[in-house]
Amino acid sequence: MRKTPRQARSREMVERIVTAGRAVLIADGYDAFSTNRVATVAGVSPGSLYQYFPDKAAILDVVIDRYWEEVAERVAASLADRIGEFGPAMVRDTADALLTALEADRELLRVVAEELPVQRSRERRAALERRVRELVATYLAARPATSHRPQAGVAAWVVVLAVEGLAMRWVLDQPAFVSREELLDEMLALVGGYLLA
Amino acid sequence: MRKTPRQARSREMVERIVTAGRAVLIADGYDAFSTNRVATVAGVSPGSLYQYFPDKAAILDVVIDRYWEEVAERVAASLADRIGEFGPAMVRDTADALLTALEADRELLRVVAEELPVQRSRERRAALERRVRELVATYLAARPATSHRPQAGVAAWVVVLAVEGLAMRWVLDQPAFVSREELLDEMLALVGGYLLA
DNA sequence: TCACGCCGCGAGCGATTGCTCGCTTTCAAC
DNA sequence: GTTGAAAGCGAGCAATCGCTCGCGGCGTGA
Repeated sequence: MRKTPRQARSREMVERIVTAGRAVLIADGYDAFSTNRVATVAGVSPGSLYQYFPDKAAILDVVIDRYWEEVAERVAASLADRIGEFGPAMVRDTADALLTALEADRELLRVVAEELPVQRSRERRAALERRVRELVATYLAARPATSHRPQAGVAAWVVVLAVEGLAMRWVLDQPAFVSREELLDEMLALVGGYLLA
Repeated sequence: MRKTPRQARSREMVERIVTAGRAVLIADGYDAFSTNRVATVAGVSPGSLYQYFPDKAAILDVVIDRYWEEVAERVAASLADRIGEFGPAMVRDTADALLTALEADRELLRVVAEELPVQRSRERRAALERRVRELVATYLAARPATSHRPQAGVAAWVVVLAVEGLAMRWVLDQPAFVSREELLDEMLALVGGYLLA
């Protein structure tokens, strides 16, 4: 950030710019994400925009950061709530939380996952994965009975990646032959079968 | 294609352009993928380039199509060879073939998977997935003993997605805590445990 | 109320990019 | 050898985009 907004109106302006950035991404895709367009949609002049954002990427960063932060928050909260629980119910609930979080902003997920030059988005998403992976790894290490896999870290990597991949693709592609409940059943079978194999 | 090259030299030129496009993508990333740059690297004038390619995207399409076609060819071939076989060995061999195919051009995979506005790439990758998924589905349907999952189509979707996701991420991220052999073991446990859960 | 600093404006600069067009060179059929 | 088509060239057009800068309006403390 080039300058911190001090008065109320400038704080609102920064907010409007971020919202407009998100709107442009959803409505017209990344190609249309030009600084002038974002400024127009925000009802703001390009000059004003550049008083608070050093460059175009900075706007994008805020939009992306907010998105993944929201998803991470929901999943981590659900996982943390159930860290004392045991077995299949916990897996199902967490997967459900992830699905819900991804479904909440499907249009933005589409742009973020399929259209963006994802350097920045990757970092954020990797952070989310690491966060969840560590929770899963400590959980597995603490309860050997839940897993026959020798290395908790590796098992956590596999589980998180598989579940995340399935969730994202299901939300984005909406395959007609798998309902939401079926998907959760399949995830449960996948994770359970793997850990106890 | 705007015009079909008739003489040998023009066919060579088209070839040089595609090769240059791939080289630019790998060396400098998608941002540097400008028509003038590709033409320069190919040792060709922009005008010549536009005699055979209608626009910039067309060059990119050929590069991407060739890449996924190569991967699909290898995996499908390996799978088709082992369609008569049975059980774990087949899974392992196919996953191995996928890994090898992805490793063969890791730099291009990185650009294609992480940096490209992937509309076109997605279609191609989806085609590869569909191809493999159908092979897996018919295999599962024909041999009920290998799977306790009630719906072969759903099971194929889950298996292909999970294995592909793990393979891509492993090749791209090269996580230090999972060796290639370990990865194949984990994939086997994942698929085997799921199908027989 | 005055004055200073925060705020906001928007025309437009400088650079880049995708692509064209008029021209020359090379090839192949007769 | 002649000729017409195919191939190739490259300066540069038109448009876009990220970003700046000089100027005026507004809020706030004294």
